[in-house]
Amino acid sequence: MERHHQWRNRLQDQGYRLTISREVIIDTLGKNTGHLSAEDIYMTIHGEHPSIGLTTIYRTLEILTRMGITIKFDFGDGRTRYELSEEYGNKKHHHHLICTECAKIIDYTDFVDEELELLHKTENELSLKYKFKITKHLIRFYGLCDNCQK
Amino acid sequence: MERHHQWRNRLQDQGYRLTISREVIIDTLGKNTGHLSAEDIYMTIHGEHPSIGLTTIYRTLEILTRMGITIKFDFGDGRTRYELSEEYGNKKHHHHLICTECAKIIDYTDFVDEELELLHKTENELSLKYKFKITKHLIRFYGLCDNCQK
DNA sequence: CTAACTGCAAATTCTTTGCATTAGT
DNA sequence: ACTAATGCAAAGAATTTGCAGTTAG
Repeated sequence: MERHHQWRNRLQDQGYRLTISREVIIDTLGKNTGHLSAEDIYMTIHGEHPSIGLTTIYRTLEILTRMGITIKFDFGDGRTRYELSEEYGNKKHHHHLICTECAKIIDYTDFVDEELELLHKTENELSLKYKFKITKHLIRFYGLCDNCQK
Repeated sequence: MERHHQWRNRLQDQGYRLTISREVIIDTLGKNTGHLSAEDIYMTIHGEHPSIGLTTIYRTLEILTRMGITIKFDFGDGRTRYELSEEYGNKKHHHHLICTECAKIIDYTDFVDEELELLHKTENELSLKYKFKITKHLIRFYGLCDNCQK
């Protein structure tokens, strides 16, 4: 079954419709490096689809996030960024390396396995101790990228 | 040397003055559980010090953060939260467990040593590979707290 | 056809800034 | 005294909401 229908079904399951805007937005998230803000998406598609407004992008991202298709990130630069979740995107599990100077974000997959092993062990123990049902972890490094060190 | 003078000196070193507002704000951060937003602080002190405005709180927090006395956190609820840094606060190194339902935040110190060991190892290797000068790490779990699971 | 979706403008929310006044040192 | 700090009101920036017109199924 082709992509178009996959998305349509998935949305319809929740009572939503697959519109041009939504398809374009999902597409954009899939094609780009990720970590796009609502405005990034707007800029990216505005040439081809001038009729899609920022509001629609915000509303779509909210739905997609609610459905688990996208994940919200806040990297500390004042705008929310989105990427397709592991299940729907074309990237494997990764964590982030963020430059505090230029806001550049690097996805790294190195050591993720080791990190995950520890995270899961920790998750289990914390779940028990604090009666928390843990659903998500976050691991991230901040620093200065190659360029900004100069 | 008493606290008052410690803070005064520290601020004066940077050309700042120790004012009532600043003392009260630092105090509030020290006494409370941490993770206070600017408005939380405002609410907390407004009874005793009705003349201290929100603006001053924002401005003070900015200075304190620049001086490394406080640390900014974004837990995803749309407001920036602050806590005294390890050096100045009365808490040891901890990480956070955040309820996605009620926004409750638990500080945990369990396993932090093991986490740190892995983080440092990872930091070293990532620094090399990506030529990043890593200055800060973040590790955090999200989930549902005891109450919100019901 | 009918409910979901949309753009636009206006409203919200958090945070920052300009400016005249007040207060540390 | 001299300059930093402050409160207030206004400005900003990102996001959300109300509403009347549009479109998917």
